[in-house]
Amino acid sequence: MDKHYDPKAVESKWLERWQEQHWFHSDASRGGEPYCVVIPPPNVTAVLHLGHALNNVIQDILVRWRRMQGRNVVWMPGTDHAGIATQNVVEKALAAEGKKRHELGRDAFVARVWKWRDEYGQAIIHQLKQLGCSCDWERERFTMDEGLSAAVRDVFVRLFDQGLIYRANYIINWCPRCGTALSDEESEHQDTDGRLYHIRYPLRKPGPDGKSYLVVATTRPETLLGDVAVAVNPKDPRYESLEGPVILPLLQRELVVIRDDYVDPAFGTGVIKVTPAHDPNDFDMGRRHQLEPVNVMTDDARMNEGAGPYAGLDRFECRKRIVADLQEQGLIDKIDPHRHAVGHCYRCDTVVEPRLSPQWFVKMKPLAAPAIESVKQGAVRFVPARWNKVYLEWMENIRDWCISRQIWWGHRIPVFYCDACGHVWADRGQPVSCPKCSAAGIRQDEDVLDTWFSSWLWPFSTFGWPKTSEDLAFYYPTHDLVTASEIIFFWVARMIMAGHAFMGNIPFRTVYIHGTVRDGQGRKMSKSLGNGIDPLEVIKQTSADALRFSLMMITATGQDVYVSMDKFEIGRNFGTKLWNAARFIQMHSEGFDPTNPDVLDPEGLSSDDRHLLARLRQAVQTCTDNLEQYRFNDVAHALYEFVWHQFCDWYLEYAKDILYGEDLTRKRQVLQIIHRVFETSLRLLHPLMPFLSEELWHAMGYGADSDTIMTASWPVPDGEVEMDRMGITRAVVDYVESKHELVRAGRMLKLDYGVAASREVDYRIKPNTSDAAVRLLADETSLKSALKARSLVIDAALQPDQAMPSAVCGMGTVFMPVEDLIDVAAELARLTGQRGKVVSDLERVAAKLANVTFVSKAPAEVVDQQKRRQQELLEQKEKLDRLVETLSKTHRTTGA
RNA sequence: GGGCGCUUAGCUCAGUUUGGUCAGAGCGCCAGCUUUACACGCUGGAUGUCACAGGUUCGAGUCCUGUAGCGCCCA
Repeated sequence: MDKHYDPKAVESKWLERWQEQHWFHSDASRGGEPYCVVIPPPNVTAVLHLGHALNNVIQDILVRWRRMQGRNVVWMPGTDHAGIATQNVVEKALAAEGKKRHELGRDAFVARVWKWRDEYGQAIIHQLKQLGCSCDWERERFTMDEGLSAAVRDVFVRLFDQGLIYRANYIINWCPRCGTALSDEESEHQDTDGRLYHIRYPLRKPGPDGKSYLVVATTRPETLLGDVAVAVNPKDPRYESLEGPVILPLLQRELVVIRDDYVDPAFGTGVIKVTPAHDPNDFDMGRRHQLEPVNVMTDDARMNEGAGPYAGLDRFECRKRIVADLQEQGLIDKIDPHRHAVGHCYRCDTVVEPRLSPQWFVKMKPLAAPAIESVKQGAVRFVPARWNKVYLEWMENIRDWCISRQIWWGHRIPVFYCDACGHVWADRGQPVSCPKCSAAGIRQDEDVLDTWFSSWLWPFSTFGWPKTSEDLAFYYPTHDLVTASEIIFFWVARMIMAGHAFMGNIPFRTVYIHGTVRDGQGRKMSKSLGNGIDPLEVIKQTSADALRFSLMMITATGQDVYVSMDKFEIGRNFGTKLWNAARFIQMHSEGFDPTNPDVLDPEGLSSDDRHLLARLRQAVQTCTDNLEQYRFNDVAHALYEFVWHQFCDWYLEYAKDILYGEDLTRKRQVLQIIHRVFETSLRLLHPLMPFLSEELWHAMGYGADSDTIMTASWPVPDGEVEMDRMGITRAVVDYVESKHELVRAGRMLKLDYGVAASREVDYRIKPNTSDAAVRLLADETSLKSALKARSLVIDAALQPDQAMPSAVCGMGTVFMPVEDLIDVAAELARLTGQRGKVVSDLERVAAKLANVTFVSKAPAEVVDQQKRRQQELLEQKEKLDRLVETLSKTHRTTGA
């Protein structure tokens, strides 16, 4: 093995080999227990960022883990056409060439978008592969490929024929820049500093307060041109006797007065203008009162002919003019600053304009009912569980889904109109004549469908639905869906509905919601801020394994994660550590066959051997438990702690003497343990660090060339019988932990007394119990090494006659006689400090035990525990007292 | 306006489900090490009225109520 790890070479090697061997591929014919994940298809708008990396690494961890458990695994990959977003980026690219899409025409433009999608689709797939994602690449899908398009048409026709899709002239969110309708979810509310204009609307007859006008408060004065009424709350006593008509300023139109519960008497003056064509609430009110809407805007948010003298003005320009004109006429009462939520296009951030227009909708209530039930009953569950509530809240207040978009990139709505007889129908194919009157003059709807209308079918359309297949039957419902919270309404909820509606079953069992990746200052990564980190750049600078492991180390379940470039050093360093450990092991393994299945002979196992094996067992258990609970950072931490600290820091250091020594039997035994532990560790690490684990697994000779760690079995903790056989007990583990404490204390003595760590000194240990004495004596040699001791005396009857540096530990006291160096005053201060801690602990325990209610009410177990603790502390205190006493005598003698 | 999350060591965060050796990790910092796998390393170390105020309890980062600040979602 090279002295330095070269991840680039290693990662590209395995990438190639894994794919060559089709190890990511599976199908139903292989049988067994299925495990299926569908990828949240990335948009083909751009390359992937770190958020995608997090999302896909989590999926890959689950997928690799389940594959090692022997499940029949398919991870379905693919990309999403992202209608508005992709159309936008291509339009921008065209703009850079000075072209507009209408100049190109629909077909040429769509062809251009396909080119874009081919390029970015490939780049995305390349990125996923570089990350090590073990997707079943042979199944790659795209939301607009033939099969998925057929699924979309099929679903549309079904819902249309069931009457669940309808066309209506309705107020929707309109993006004037994109020139299309948006669903409610695509309009993002942002708090904006605006103004509340108080405008005087003249009255024919004097109002209840004797004034000749009403004051109407609005944030959007330009829409008054479309007013058809003013409204007050029917219970508002101030306006009980109010009678119309009211005169609309500027246009002098007569407006009726309506009374509606929607009006909040506390808002403004309690009178609001009603503009059904330009406000969703007003639209509802207008319908309740049979008012005819007046549309005063065009589709690019300019004023139309209905706006009279203002026609042709941009909406914001118009607002200024209207306010100026009103002011001139003395009709502005006041203008207050006002903070309110304003809808913005989620793709281009333009202020959304509520617009009355004919659109296609899906009736959601009937679809929602079974989807609500499945989450309530736990058939589908969110992790972390708090998202269940978010989902249910939205589902229970669900509104109809506006699915038509006035763009070109997407699935064209399969609705046809007959010019001859006026027949309107939905069709799976491309009809040439009207099925009703046979006329040839038919035309297809110009609009396309919301992108999510194809994404919501993803868990089954990707398996060829509406065609039936063995694979679909085998892998559906899928198992885990991994995504971010932003997309619960857009996608997750709709998939659950679609699953019920079209497959008669849930689409997946568990939805794992992870956090958002942010930069070091907690800002969302965005192109405009330029704070994004390209995963490929991270891979270039460290490695894919480092990227994966680091992300898992720093990402708590379901929490947002702050990432900066230096965070990836965690994984890089850990990878290097593993590499070097492997080199070290290999260096000592000459002539040793690591694949030799010799059962480990328990005869002669040391405490350290047993302790390590116990910790390994614990690591296996912890990793498995945490994977089951989607607690990936706990998995990463457990592995880091076990491999680095338990295995490398303690055990390999301990093993050095034996490996460099002459006792070949013992050496063989230690090597067996090392390889057993290292091999198991690599398997545990594989889901997180697929490349390095595979490389080392082969480099160490754990598998044949034709093998892969990918399908090596996931470790299972040793059973009780095996533990007994090897003499692994709680007592051994506790002993080694205490021994470590003792070693640390001994090393600290050197440091505290300025003795170079490399200098060999004499140590003496006085164990507390005879059991400890026996165990420590058995470990004398390794203790000497660990302490770098010239000599070591272990004696329970030890009675130091002279003062010397010492430390009191749980298992005993360690002394360091250093004749020439002792600074009695310093040692006294140190011991007094240590004693202080013990005394304060003791006081706390004593206070507890002195509390009658504690002793009577707390469980006996807890009380016993406190008593034992008190006993321990008392013993420590006595020892410290004696040491201080001895020292003080010396102090007096030497000091005099 | 409604809902949710967060507030623990200089920084980033675990720990709160099931109250009692839980006060932790990584990074950073300090001291000392070219110790024969690794300086992307080794050996040690320091640092916290667990946001604030009440309450429940023998006992509260941990449960309850309220307050403040930050963030997100929905109107």
